[in-house]
Amino acid sequence: MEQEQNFLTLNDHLCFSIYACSRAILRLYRPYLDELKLTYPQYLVLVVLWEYEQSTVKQLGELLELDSGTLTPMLKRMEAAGLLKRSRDTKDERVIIVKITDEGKSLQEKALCIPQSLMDSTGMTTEEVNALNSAVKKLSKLVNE
Amino acid sequence: MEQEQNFLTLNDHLCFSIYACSRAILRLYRPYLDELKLTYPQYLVLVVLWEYEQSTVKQLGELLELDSGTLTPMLKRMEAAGLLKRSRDTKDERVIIVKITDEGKSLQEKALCIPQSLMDSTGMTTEEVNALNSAVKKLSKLVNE
DNA sequence: TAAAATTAAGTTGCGAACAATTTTATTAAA
DNA sequence: TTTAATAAAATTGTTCGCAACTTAATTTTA
Repeated sequence: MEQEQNFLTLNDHLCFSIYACSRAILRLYRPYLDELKLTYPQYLVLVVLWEYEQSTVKQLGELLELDSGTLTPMLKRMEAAGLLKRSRDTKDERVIIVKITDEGKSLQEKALCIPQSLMDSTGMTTEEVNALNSAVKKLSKLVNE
Repeated sequence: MEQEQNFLTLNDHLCFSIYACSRAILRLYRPYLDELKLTYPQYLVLVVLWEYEQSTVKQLGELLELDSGTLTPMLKRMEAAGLLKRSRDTKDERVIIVKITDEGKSLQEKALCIPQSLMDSTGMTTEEVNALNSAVKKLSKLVNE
């Protein structure tokens, strides 16, 4: 008896939908990010720092699911741009404390248009966005074991 | 009267959920992709070529939403790995025809485990996967105008 | 048909993303 | 307390992803 292969086409691939959607949102955000001279992952670092004021490389890595190989050079660029300050924790010299500057804080209001552009572009209600957000988070959680 | 700011935290950001989920799926796929000596976007190129046998750089770009700046070097690496052949279209010398090799075809069955790993890891039914796939595609479509 | 516009790939340059490794600091164990 | 193990960042190297630009071929239009 023949084995049914069930090869998936590109459009059957949930992974591709998510990967393409992520990049589509970045394209939508780009003009707003350009205006603020930010990249998308830099914007995410600021979202964390607007909430917590300061953090460590390790904590940023846990929140954003990025490692020091990605964060270290990015944080150096953001420091050079005046958005944050990096300093050693005197209690534990292995740790780098990342603290937002006034200049970094000043971008928070200007950045409101970024997530708003996604709402505007999709016309989704807050409830619809939250429902999809929950579904995607649930998937992530399962994938992360 | 005060203006309510409603700054979003990281977890409220649908864009972040999708971006993080996309990378979580890549982490899940990595061991299977490593086994086949493929990167994720290379796998996607093969998914297209398994379906269509051959394509052009332009068509691959439309299907995968990638530009020639990404595709040209990637396709050259895949050609060097023996997975596909690149040749000029004699009818229009601007066009590059990308055709899968027998070696590239031989990976199709071995790659079945890749999308399967996502099903296994999430325990989602085909119906649940399809529903989420549709929701994400709908979002992408809206974002792409 | 000659010039202008358009199109398809390719090139260059930069910033992620991440694996693998190294460096330095702290903690645990012998 | 010296050594071993662990931990946090940093470094190195490869591959995307994409903006901006270039090259070469084709099509349009003047």
